[in-house]
Amino acid sequence: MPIQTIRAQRLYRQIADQLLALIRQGEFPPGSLLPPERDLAQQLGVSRASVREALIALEVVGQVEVRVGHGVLVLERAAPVETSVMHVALRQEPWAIDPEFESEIELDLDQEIPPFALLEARRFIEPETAALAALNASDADLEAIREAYQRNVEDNRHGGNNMVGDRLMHIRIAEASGNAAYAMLLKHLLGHQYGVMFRRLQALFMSTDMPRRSQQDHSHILAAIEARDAEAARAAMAAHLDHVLGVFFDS
Amino acid sequence: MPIQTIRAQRLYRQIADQLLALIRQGEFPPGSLLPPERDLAQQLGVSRASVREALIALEVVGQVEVRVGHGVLVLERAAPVETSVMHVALRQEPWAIDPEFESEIELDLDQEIPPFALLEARRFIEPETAALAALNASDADLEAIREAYQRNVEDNRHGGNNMVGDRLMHIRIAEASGNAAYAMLLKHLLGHQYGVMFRRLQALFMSTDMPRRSQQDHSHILAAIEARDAEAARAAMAAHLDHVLGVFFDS
DNA sequence: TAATGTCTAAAGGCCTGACCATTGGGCCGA
DNA sequence: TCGGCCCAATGGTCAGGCCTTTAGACATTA
Repeated sequence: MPIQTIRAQRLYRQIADQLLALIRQGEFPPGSLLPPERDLAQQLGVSRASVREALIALEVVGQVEVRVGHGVLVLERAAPVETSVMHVALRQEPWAIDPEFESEIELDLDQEIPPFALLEARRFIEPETAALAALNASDADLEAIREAYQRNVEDNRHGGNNMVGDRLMHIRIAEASGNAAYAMLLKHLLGHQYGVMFRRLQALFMSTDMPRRSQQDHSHILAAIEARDAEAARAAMAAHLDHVLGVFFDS
Repeated sequence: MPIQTIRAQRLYRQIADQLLALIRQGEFPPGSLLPPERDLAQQLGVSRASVREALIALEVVGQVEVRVGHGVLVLERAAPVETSVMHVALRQEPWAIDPEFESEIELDLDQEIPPFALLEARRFIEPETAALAALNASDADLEAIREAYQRNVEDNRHGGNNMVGDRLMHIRIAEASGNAAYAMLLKHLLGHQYGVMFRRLQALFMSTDMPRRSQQDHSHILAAIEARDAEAARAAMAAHLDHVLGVFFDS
């Protein structure tokens, strides 16, 4: 077990945390006034200056409002503040917090990802999204999935090879999971799925009966989700992606 | 014209605003140190206490990082459109290859994803990436993960709250999984994790010992990966994210 | 020579005590 | 009743002091 580094917490942080805890556990409900700075200082056994620093921290995050000559008002919930200081906070660039950081992480998201890696990731994630969709899909979600499935059927009937219906269905299922993050991830995975390498592979399987097999799989998935059977949906999606993996990489 | 309410801006805000302006116009570029508190106080004609209050405000919003015995470090913030590679990448729509396709799918990648959804997705994916990393990490990968861990330790030592080391470690682990798709997904998840809502939650709920707990978790994960113990790595990562979820959403 | 230990200036962390400015309620007189 | 005044309470700011940590210069040692 590695030794733990000592972390000398700055006082204002500790005070702010403690006040926050007290507020959250109802000791100082929103709308009420905190004790006077002087009292807080004495009760906490710190100087008034430190208490003030803590209060300013709480004020910046919008947890508290300081009223001169009156007291410190506890606010309902952190509300966006319009001061110039806060503006910066709201406009911040998630990744560009530290200049060193940019150079340390390979940010090129457009690098080509090997088809197998993409499918493997989908094989891991999508059974989960399907199961979640079975549990959480709204009626509108179900309708959207059905519509995508119909599109997929149409595509096949016309011999279309653009995979629009296919991709749409997978994305709709992810959206129906109730977790927006999964939907985003799926979009990225599918978006990357059409790089050069993937298209080359695609040419190979087009001669097979893959599209029909796929459609069959899709119908099973759809049925499981409509039946609200999470485990069946998970299994059906897993089987589907196993089929795809099998066609592409044989083995 | 309505009457102008005259509000004597509190001093720390004026100071913070002025410092912010100076940083913006390149007087104190990111990566540099602000003048010593005592000098600032003298130059601005205010007391050191007020300067300290302003610096704490800037620190809370992540504009600077105070390093004891060293100085006040200016961090990179708010360069919304110009510089960040990541920024551009996030605004691209990977799957917009087919114009027909584009109109049919909700393309808004930049929609804010609820913090809980992001963490939940990470909770599902990252144990897997950790397990894969334990199996597949090259020596170079291991070294990269160790380096990120060290960075995390450093961050904590300085009391920094930018989470750079933390994020770096999670990404490095995903990269070490041997599957580029996972690495890409992690980058997107973490990239989204610092939207407005998340920052707010973080400010409100992150207790002082959270970074420390996190670091402990990280050390366990690192140890498991180094030991090539996939199951231990999976469990350690799961436990870590459970802790994070607990801190943010339990109470 | 290279690692290790020591010293020290500079920087931030925190405290004390004082005084100023604003607020809001109570008192008093017209 | 009502307007004005007073004043205690509370936040705002300042000045100065002492302590701890940091990081580099310097000295020591293997």
